[in-house]
Amino acid sequence: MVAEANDIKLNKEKYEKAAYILKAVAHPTRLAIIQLLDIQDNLTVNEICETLNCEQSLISHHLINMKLRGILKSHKDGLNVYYSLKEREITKLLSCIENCECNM
Amino acid sequence: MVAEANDIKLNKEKYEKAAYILKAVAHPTRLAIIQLLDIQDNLTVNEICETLNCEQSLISHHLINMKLRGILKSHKDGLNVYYSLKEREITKLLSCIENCECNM
DNA sequence: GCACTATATGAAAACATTAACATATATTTG
DNA sequence: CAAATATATGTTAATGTTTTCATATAGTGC
Repeated sequence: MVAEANDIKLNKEKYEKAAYILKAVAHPTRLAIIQLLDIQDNLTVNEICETLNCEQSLISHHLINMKLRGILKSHKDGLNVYYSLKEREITKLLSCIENCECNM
Repeated sequence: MVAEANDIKLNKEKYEKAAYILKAVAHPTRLAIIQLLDIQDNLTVNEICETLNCEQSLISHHLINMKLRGILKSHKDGLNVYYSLKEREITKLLSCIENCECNM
């Protein structure tokens, strides 16, 4: 076994963190939210709900989840809360998957 | 709303497929398997178990799962089954996540 | 064919995520 | 301050994933 392969198990924490972020992205609705915010930054919860045709509290849960994981950020203005991508890098995951010839 | 944003909901199937692949990757052990096979192609189930210090049947479930989703391929030689990456592209997901400043 | 090894399979238990619903909170406006 | 609106929160039910364990299958060498 090469030296590098031995190190794999030592990176346990690294894989746990990466899986934690990937899990936040690995959901159709959350992927749609990410793509939507990539096209049009700074949308309110309602705008996202309407565009994705999805219930408010469900979208809210998804948004808060992604914010917690550092993928999104938000700011409040009056009644509205505007969400946007905190990590634009994250959109590359989608293109990466699209370039992939696995069972898509 | 810009035209593109309207298309988002039409891509439902695209997001479902992408999420399906991302889910297969979003697990610490499966990430470790992918990285291991990136470093050292064509490993037996046992070699993977030993390197990752993980039970045989659990690794087998993970491998079969990833094979099913087109991420891995395998060939049998005698008693051994050798697994390798079918989609090297998939390793880019990890580097993508690593470049990301989200809560890793 | 028997013992051995490597891998796969199946089912159940343990655990985690998602969706749905009801309701709370905060802000604005009249 | 009451009504209306936007968003968040909490709880539960439904669903899905992961782990474990027991066992099956398939190949090798005697």
